[in-house]
Amino acid sequence: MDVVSPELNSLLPDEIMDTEAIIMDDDPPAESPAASGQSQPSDDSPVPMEMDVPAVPEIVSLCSDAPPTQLTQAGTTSTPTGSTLCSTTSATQLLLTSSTVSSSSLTLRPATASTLTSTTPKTTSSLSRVSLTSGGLQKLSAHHQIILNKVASSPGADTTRSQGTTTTTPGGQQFMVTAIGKSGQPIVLQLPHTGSKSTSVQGLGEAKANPQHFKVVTVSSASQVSTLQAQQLKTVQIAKKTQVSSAGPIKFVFTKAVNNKGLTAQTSVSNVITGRVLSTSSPVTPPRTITLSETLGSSSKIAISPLKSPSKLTVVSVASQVPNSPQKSVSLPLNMAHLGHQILLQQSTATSPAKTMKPVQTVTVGGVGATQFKTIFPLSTPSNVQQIQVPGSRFHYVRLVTATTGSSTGHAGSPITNSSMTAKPMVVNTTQVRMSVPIVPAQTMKQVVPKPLTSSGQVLTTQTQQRLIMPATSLPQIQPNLTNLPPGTVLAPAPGSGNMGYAVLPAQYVTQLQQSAYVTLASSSGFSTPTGIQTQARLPLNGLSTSGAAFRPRKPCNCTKSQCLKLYCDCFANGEFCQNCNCTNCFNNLEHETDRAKAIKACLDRNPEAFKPKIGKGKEGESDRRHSKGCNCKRSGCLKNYCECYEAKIMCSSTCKCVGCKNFEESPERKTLMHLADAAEVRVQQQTAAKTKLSSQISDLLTRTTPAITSGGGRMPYTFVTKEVAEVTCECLLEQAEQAELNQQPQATAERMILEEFGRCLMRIISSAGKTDCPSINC
DNA sequence: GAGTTTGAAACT
DNA sequence: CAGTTTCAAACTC
Repeated sequence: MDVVSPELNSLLPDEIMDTEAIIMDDDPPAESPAASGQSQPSDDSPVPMEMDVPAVPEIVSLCSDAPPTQLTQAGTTSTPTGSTLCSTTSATQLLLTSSTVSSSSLTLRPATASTLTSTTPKTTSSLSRVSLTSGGLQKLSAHHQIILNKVASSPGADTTRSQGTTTTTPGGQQFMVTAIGKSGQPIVLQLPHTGSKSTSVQGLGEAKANPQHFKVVTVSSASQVSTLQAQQLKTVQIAKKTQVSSAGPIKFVFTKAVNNKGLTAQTSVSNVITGRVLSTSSPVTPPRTITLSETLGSSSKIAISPLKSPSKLTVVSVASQVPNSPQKSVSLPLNMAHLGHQILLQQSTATSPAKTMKPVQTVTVGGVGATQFKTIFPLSTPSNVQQIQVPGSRFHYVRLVTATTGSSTGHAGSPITNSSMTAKPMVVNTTQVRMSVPIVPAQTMKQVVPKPLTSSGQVLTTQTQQRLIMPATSLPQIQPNLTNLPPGTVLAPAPGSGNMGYAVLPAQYVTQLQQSAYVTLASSSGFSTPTGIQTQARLPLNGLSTSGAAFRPRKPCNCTKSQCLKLYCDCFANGEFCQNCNCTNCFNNLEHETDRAKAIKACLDRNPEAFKPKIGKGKEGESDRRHSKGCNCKRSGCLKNYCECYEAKIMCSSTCKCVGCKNFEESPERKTLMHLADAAEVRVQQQTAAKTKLSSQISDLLTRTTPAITSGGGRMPYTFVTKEVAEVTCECLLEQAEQAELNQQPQATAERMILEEFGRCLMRIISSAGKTDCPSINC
């Protein structure tokens, strides 16, 4: 049977289909042609993903009774104590990619078909503009396609509730229910199953376990349904082999513990959605519970965690349940971006780059192959990126808003109704997703550690000073490095990397792109238009976006031998392209994206922290800012800019290995230097002020004397007051004085006579200035 | 502006 | 991991 109806297919990105294909390894060819075109190698070797051990005790709890579950995300295996990974007949792979800030809870409870119960997943809160809130759970039967919609809360809509509807098709057929809706208006989408093509359909009693596919698709809905601007799809795909021995309903509980720290209004610690019990085809299957716990805490990172970065991607591979496990309860911490989004831009349609794209978040569970994790937020139109200026924040934000056109997607305008729910039919793509991406001013990274911004729930930043441009090599290749991506990193087509490449652009570059009102998204499917950005993006001046130049200056580099592909180059190290630099043989640009990607990868291979900010927060009780590695100065005494600590205006710490360090709090040399520096700064300021004032005065003077200059045929006024003129004038004045004296005039009268004569003299001078070069004055 | 110094990055 | 080399910025003249 068709796993996905044509309508839904149009909604699903290629990656989903690809994942599907991977999951159904033993299944007939994937029904989606797009899947075949995917370049995502499913058998990639485990990708080293940066993972932080979740603070939550239990992490993964998906067990399968099948053969080894391939956990492609190696990091995910580092589950905390208590987590269990079990292999089942079919590896269940859970790939949870979330860039949402929101807290979300999902509950999946497969139950026996007969006992299908309707549950209303409750989303207690959604913390972010793009929230994972709610999901209606749906389906389950033996071979089961589940489409779960999550409702993304629009900004301000912190609490979103959607009701999912569980519909069971007769005979345990594939079942899809998608709840789409905005806050308070859950929309359930039910996809008709064609019933025959499903590769996952297998006899329940087969010795070989049947993979169950639970596809959860979340379509976020904007608060404004009428204006379809964006869509967000979340797909959870769970491939699970049905255990013959297993009896009873299988309960999936997706629990997302939300760490609202740093977020706005939401303060709930955890949001748990009570999942509905979905019946499986096997009535005898004992109830099983798989709980996926999603923790947004800072400590629970699984992937893409650039140093408390607002952007995180979570990839989790989870195996299916262990057979005969009466009750398995597992918590899977999902590292959702607690403050922001990792954004990968991708063409939604391989063949039509200009086609409107939908932001998609993919959550995949199941599959034998390597985990294909993707968080894709395709941008389609030039207006996708909106610059956001946050008062008081030094960050640069980009709001990604996908504009959806009615004709862009096949599902557009196709109302999807819920057969069993009261949800209103709603156009799927009346969704709006807004994502705020903080852009870190690279120049200030060394100087100041930005404080977390907790303004509105819409825009959140961390103190992360991530800076990186990721390579344009194949996505799997760079996946391990995605953990170091700076906030707002965007995948874009790599002009020089062929059609398979991604060019991960620094967020600031996105801003640059938006200046030119053009963003081209690459697709891993190989149909990208490699020259999109390159040819159309108007790059602003070096490191200066046209709008952010004022607060984001950066010095041009002067690299000569490094091709600007080494960390020697500040541009490269800051994750920026060289623009208006003085470098020679520069490869730090889109034209050499392939080389650049390799260089980035090499850097990250050498040091995974290479692109992370060196100046970060110190330990408890220590200074807020400290050098992560510490300096290694020998001769400078750490009192020159050679020293990175000094350059960053921070004290050397215990991590430093410097010799003869004088860069400590009580250092007299340092104090003297600081005083001198302060004094010098004051002098500079004074001089600047004086120059400004003088310049202003001169300008004013020139303005006022302009008539005199012009009247004199270009001669300055003083040139008319020659010595002779002065003498004559004086004689005239003396003559008046004598006259007054002779006439015995009072002193006041004498003074008045003299002044009047002086006035006449001046008038004569002025009048004669315009007539002759040598004015004559006669009393 | 040329040359020197310096320390991080890269390399072995 | 330590020693060496390379590199570009900082600094000096």
